[in-house]
Amino acid sequence: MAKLADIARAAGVSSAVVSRVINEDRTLRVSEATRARVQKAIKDLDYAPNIAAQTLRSSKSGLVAVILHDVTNPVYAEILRGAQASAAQNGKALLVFDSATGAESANRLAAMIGGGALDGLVIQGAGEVSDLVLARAATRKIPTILLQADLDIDACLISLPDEAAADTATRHLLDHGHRRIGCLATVEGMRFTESRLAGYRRALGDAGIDPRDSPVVFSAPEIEAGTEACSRLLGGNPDLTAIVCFNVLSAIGAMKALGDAGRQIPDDVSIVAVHDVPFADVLKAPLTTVAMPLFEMGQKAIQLVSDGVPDTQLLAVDSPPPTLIQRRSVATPNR
Amino acid sequence: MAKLADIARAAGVSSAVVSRVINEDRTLRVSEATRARVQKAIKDLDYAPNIAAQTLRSSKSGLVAVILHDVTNPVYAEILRGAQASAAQNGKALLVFDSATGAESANRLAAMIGGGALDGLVIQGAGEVSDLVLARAATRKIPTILLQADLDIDACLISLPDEAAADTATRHLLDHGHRRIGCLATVEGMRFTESRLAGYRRALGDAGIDPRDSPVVFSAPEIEAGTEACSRLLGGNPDLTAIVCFNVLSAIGAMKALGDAGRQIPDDVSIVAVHDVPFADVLKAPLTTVAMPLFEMGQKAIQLVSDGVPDTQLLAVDSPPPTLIQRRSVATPNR
DNA sequence: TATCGTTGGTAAAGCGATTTACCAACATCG
DNA sequence: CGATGTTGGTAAATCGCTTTACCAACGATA
Repeated sequence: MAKLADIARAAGVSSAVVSRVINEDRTLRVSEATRARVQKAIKDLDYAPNIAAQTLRSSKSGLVAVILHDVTNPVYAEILRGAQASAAQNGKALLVFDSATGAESANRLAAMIGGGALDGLVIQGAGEVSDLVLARAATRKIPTILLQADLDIDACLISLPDEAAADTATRHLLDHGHRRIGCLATVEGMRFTESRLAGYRRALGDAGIDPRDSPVVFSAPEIEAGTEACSRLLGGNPDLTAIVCFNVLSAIGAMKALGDAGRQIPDDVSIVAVHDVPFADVLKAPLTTVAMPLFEMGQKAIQLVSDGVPDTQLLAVDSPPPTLIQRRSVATPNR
Repeated sequence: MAKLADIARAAGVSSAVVSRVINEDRTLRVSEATRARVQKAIKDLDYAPNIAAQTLRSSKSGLVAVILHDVTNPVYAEILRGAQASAAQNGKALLVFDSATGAESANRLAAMIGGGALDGLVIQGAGEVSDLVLARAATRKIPTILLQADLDIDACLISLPDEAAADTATRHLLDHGHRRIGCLATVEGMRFTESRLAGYRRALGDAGIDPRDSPVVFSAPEIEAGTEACSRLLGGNPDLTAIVCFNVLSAIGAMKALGDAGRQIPDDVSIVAVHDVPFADVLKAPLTTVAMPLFEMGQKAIQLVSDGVPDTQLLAVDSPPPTLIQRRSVATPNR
């Protein structure tokens, strides 16, 4: 394949000039005439700079790794979409890793980080990220962004309007007259879980309900886990008339559990879930959700690694704000 | 960061020896004593080879780009999961591009291909891939695998057991006594659409039904497109008692259309869809599907670019075979 | 006229790993 | 004893691009 030196020869200039033309270094001088000659040579020979050489020289690879808990999960996929969009604009490409894939994958990633192949690292997921990866990222000072995953490392954390979302969801149920509202939360101890819990409790408190009387169970953001957790919730509290789910997937799992228990949605139990999905209105009970700025979170993450991670350790993506999307999983309680 | 020369110095050997130790070149001679010294130095300095330098030298980057039509689509995401698994085992990392993301993204990809940064290219999607990308991949002789996307280029194409899947789906409806079975197909003219159509028609023919009497409409594999196409299908053929959908997402769209038209599933109209999704049984009507080896297709694709693309132009992933998953979207026709 | 700034360009030193060619030292063998 | 391998190791040339340092030519300025 044609290399820079070939272009230089074809255009009758030195390679330095070609480099300047390519990188559009406007501060450095190259006459219009030669610039045109060089550009013609580039076109003629279908030249493209060797990425490895550029990376070696500049220590900028244009690569950002994104670690997702599970690509198949539509909620996370939406984050990825946002990241894609932003990456395209910033001239970056995205390396995608599934944190569930296992050790080989983690080793490969660690090798890339150690080998200076990454301009940044975006981590989403609840914490099953290889220590080697984290350690390497820290020592090599790779700009790292955490998406909700509050790992205990020194990196910038982007959060969603978690409290507001849970508040909105809970308040919606309250407005329909519900008083016995259970909570199907996300993983216990995580920062965003705590925030949502705070929103849930605030809404309850404002309605004059003692949050301590309202049951909470925790669940991984997956369908099966949601089913299991919801059974637990129902088992201990058969008189609930409504459930706030902190994740759509666990809400979907909850729908199964409710079905198995012979409870109708929304007639027997109402449900509101955080995060929207495209197929929400074709579910067994068209699901009322609170949409979150996931796309924007993905965008922001790439933006940050591109522009340089700020000193601020905690950042929030709160636009657009969490918005309630009413479908038909909420009704007035009949008990 | 530590580089190879640093290790060499620390271990008191030349850099060539270090390189041999790292690459475990068993044919070349290095005494156990020095090998140990070198390995200790590597550990002590937390050394990792610079990827860019390796790539520059060897012209092997360990990177494979995967172009998906839309990451958010759970069907494609499943392919990605398979690719991930295989990539991890073959020491490769995956660059993921959304073909819907636009021109900047395509240009970036083209630059990477031209710049020798890719060991392979896997393309899924119906054809909206930049010509520049395709042209570059061809001239640079990048191993390219097509996943159903039958672009008109010289590359290896992997297909699914399309005919069998459509046959299975159709036969299931036939077995329940349906005779007026419409088809909500995928994009017209694509090879895999034709194969599925062949399966659909074969099953019909075997049951003594003239396929020409059975209506077919085409649709992109997306929810909205499915809704629109299904309305068309219904509009022209109000007496249909069942529909075979060539894609779950269009099937979900169809469920909306059916709902809007006041038809109950499965009481008024039965549905079977190709491809399974995790939330199929919590849909308005628990959806009977034919699961396809999508994960395996993703795996195979990476396997092929790793091991070298075979001369064979057409490959099929047919294990596990398409399997019918019965839920409750199919009933005996009542008319 | 001597000096200075500007314009347009060149040569060459890296970036870090791999690999080829080469070389001591030492054992083996006829 | 001289030829012939084998073992364990070194030096240096790449891979292709960027960037620093340097230079010639030319007009402007004092």
